Amino acid sequence: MPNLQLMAKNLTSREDDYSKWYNELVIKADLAENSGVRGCMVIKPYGYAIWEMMQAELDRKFKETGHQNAYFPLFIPKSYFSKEASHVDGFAKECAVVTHYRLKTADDGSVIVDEDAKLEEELIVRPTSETIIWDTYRKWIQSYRDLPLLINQWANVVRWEMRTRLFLRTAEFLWQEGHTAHATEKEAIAEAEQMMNVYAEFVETHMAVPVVKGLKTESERFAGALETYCIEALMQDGKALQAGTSHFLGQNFAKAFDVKFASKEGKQEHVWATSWGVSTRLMGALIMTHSDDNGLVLPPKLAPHQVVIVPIYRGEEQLEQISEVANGLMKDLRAKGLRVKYDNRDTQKPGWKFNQYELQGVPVRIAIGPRDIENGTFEVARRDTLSKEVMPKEAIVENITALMDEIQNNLFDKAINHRKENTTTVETYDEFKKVIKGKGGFVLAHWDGTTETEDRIKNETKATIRCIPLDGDNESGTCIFTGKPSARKVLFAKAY
RNA sequence: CGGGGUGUAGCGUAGCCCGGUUAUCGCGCCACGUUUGGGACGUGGAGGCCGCAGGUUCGAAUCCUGCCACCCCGACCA
Repeated sequence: MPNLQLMAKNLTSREDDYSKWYNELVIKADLAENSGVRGCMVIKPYGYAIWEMMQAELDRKFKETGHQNAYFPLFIPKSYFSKEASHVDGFAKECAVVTHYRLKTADDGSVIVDEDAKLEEELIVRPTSETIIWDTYRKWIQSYRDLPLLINQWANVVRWEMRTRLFLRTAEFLWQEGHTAHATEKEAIAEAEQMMNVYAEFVETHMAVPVVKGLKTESERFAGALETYCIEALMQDGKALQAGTSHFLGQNFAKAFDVKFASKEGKQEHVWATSWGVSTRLMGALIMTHSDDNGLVLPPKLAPHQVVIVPIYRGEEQLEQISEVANGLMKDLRAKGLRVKYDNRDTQKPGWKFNQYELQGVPVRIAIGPRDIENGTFEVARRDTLSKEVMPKEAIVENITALMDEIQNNLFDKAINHRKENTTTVETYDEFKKVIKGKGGFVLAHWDGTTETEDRIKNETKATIRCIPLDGDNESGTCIFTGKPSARKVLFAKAY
């Protein structure tokens, strides 16, 4: 018998073409699609539901750590934007700019921009909101009593990317950006570190994606930051993906926007700043970490439906009988806080539904047929292992509840193992090139700390320094490229 | 933004070189019936500005020009 699952789903395998597999999966699992607007995607209800699950948990964590949500404008006057020099340098090449505020109908009936309606000052569509926020904070902060100021916003931003991919890099994307102001340098650094830890905790426990926490090198640092903390994940194809960043901005923005406060001693001082963000790119990380050739695999903590119940029946009478059992089970499972869907549609056959929910990554599927009614059982299928088991009804709620944790843990363990197997420590540049070119993955190697060496390695191998890991060994050695002294090994990889 | 490729029904495609009846096939969709433990089957039916705009021609899906979108490979970035 041919492999019905693969044939029917018609999904390119990861081995054949990882990139094509990803693109097809996003479309076929009904997560998102390309729109008529260059580089911009439509996030479809199922994809958005996953993003909402992420948002809900992150938002809860932000509030737990004392942050409040607010909303700042989409448009940023050009003059604000140009106040922080390195910030402009970093974003200038990818900004959308609003120059006019009116359209008119041309003689031939087409709609054109009204050249008379030119803005006196052009508006930048925010690629990030530091400038508009710091211009606002100036008015909010006068005294040390106003500090710390801990604000987050959920928003869309626009970066005019040349080459886009659904979720991984789009011209417009959704994210959250935290912007905080502190009285001391120490406190701001602590905040940036705290938020990196919040991200890492979320990504590991909810997304089941292991991450390396670290510091960015100078060349990879956020435009305008003194230090960028990051979390880096390793995808199945051996490429790294930056999952979140948290920046210590020093007093750069405070100085550029003249944000000062009176200290306890009555002195005027510039405040210390941080900013931190994660985006819909996390969707890409989620997909590329767990999914397989049968489709999406979702960790229970982020699955819009954790359990789907599919009835198998002949005739109206049987459906009623099964529905009674199914509805009872759904109620019991929901009472345990599980997100359960009973798919009693008569328009699709069971086999079709099985495939669909597999493609969409629903962690657990329960099938109920006449045999189960007779025997007092349920057929339980796991998405992560693709295994099936018949369970007695007495133990079903307990078993399913336990399965959620088991699946969540299994996904994380698998990802950890994959990362372990694909993290290589090298001592020489030859070895480095060989690993980067062949096996891929994370490569730990000594580096002399200079941008020149980093650039040369990047040009020769396409690998970049993902981060200087914060955990792990701090053994000194010599740079694989120059032989100069190195304080510790850093993490290299080809990256998304 | 450079190089290459693709655009024909909701999706996947044939036809394009070499212009000429009513644009091919599969999936999906609609109706009816039989079905339902891994993408059911039969019969009937609907659905096309052949990516968009110009041009050449008696005649364009087919030839020419421009534009748009998408995919792959580079440079840039989260």
